[in-house]
Amino acid sequence: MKLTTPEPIHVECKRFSGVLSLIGDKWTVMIVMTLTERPRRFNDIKRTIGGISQQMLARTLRALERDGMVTRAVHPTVPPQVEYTLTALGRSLAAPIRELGSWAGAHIAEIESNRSAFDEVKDRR
Amino acid sequence: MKLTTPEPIHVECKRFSGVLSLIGDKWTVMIVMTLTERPRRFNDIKRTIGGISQQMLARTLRALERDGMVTRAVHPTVPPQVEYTLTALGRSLAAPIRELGSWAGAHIAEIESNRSAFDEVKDRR
DNA sequence: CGGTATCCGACCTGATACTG
DNA sequence: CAGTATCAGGTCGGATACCG
Repeated sequence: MKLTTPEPIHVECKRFSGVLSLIGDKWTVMIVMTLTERPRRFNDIKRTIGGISQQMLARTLRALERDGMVTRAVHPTVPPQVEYTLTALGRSLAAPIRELGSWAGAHIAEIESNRSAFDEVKDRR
Repeated sequence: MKLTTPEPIHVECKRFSGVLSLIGDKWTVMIVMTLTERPRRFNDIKRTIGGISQQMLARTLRALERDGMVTRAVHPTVPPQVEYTLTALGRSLAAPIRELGSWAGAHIAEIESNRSAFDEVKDRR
């Protein structure tokens, strides 16, 4: 069994596609990072993030639950309380996401500058 | 100046959104990773990746060029050759992406197992 | 409070055809 | 070879209304 993968770069990339579609949507990452602090209830998440519709929050949370990234605990009180907690798997995702986040922080200004420059040249034609 | 960011977690997360939509689409990451090996020409990229339409490749490359992630060099030969090269910015993105990729490799099996289990329970109802 | 159901518009993506 | 233009389908995401 080979330890160094001579695997072509594009084959390795295919593996990313699934994960990227996993976290590539608009809300997943924000929800995961929000739950990194502590478990939260539905509307708590909603308020914390802000701008997310009830439906998209419910949908995204269900997807995360399906993937085993969060657990859903229903407390049969009145009114009902549902608490979402990050699993070990979910917490482990936070690290690479933060890497990406720090990359973003370091380069977002440069990217936006590039965009402006590019668009300006385009407009001039 | 504070070194430890007391920044609320959700504020920090907003910054990610832009970057994630940057790399969150279906092809960007695969193109970047393909160009990590070496500069390539249009159809070279197309063949290497496989399954991408001509339009999506052109579109995604244009977006990457706009962001300053790749440079586009036209050699005025017949037939024309256009070579795409990763910039320093583009290369710097490869690192966090690989982090995400290794996370994917380490956990994809678990995730798929979780999904199967979740779906099976759902079907039984 | 914590959802689900329904509808709708916007965008993403691909197929195809055409151009320099 | 390296695109652009056009069209069509599917998915994403939001608004609204309703339910337990």
